[in-house]
Amino acid sequence: MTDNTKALLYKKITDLTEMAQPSLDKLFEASSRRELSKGEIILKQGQICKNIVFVEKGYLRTIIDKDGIDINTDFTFENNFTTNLKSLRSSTPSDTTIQAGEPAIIYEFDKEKLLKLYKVSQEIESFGRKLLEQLLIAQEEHTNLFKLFTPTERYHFLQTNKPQIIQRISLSQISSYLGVARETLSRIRKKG
Amino acid sequence: MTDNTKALLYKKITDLTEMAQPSLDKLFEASSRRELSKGEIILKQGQICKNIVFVEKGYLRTIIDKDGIDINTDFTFENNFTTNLKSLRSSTPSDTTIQAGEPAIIYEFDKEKLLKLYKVSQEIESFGRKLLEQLLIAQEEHTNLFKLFTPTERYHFLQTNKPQIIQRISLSQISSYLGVARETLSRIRKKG
DNA sequence: CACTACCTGAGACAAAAGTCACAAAATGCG
DNA sequence: CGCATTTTGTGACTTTTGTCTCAGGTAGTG
Repeated sequence: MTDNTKALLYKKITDLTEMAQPSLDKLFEASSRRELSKGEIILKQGQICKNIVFVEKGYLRTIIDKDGIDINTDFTFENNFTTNLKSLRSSTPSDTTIQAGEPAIIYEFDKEKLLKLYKVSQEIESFGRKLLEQLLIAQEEHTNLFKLFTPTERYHFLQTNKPQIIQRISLSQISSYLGVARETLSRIRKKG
Repeated sequence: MTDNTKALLYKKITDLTEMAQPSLDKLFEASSRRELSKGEIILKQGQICKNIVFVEKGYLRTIIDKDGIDINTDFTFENNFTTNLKSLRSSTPSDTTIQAGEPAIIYEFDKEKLLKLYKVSQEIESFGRKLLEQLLIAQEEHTNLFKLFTPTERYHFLQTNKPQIIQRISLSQISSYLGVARETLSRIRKKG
């Protein structure tokens, strides 16, 4: 497990929690590398989610089909994890689809393998807990965007706090992520 | 630990994860019971959050001060946990205030004690992880409310999925929770 | 019961956002 | 490069929501 391509993943894990080499090795063994072409789907609405995904390169979009149109609920860039936790946890059909927004390289962590590792290794379960903490904090922040800010303020928030979204995602997709019509976001952008 | 008043808490924990009696005892020892009068504050914006709270009776409201007015970001009813995870985790000033919306009985779990228990007991760390999973799933659902639904639809969602909020929370407070003006929610309610 | 503080309902108007239609620009591909 | 496809910008109009204001209602308190 001295795979150079896992550099980001390695750093992510060790930044999150202290972990001795044997646990690290086990954790890496639960994952498998995968290359995605643009638009490729790794989880389809209705399917049961079976893994947690780390993005090494490119980005993933999480979308919900609402009356035939795609609503972007999340974007996962390099050096971040994503999944559909609800589906993963309870083995129920996913209400989201996850697909590559660009050609991407990801590592998929198999749920069953992870659950076994949680039982065997305290360090790995600790990693799981801390990862969830991080995801939950990000999610809370995102929810509050909608309660505290107007659409214009939300866009400006992205500009200063999530520049990657502005730079790499199309206006149409950002608009559904912000919960406004495409035209509205176009006008917001025009004003500055 | 055969304290009858902890009945809900006991059930909550054992529903979430299997836990042998010694771990349960340790976990209970990390908590302390507290009675709150209506309006009493347990975490103030700017303070550092030091515990996770379980609501045994009554409810808590989580609020953010935005330009001098209170925005309700969350309500925690009986049989649920809450905290400000961001502040708890990184010992930074909380951006939220948590106060009792009714006379309440809560159990506060001390952060430092919990962290120690996590290291000692795999069962307790597992409980922590599963609790976070549950909180994250709820949070995701809540965020999607704003991306997928109009204000009217959001209110109807609460009616069918979170009736407690409709029944126990005032219209003014629900309105900021849904990100709309008080008058708008009043009109929505009027239409049915 | 009377007083206060708070909450809700309602009207009038202003502001913002959504919708529809179409033009312009950018992108991808042979 | 030229063509087709997708994305973005813009205007006109409709609908929704916000803001301001005030009246009526409710709950709690002494």
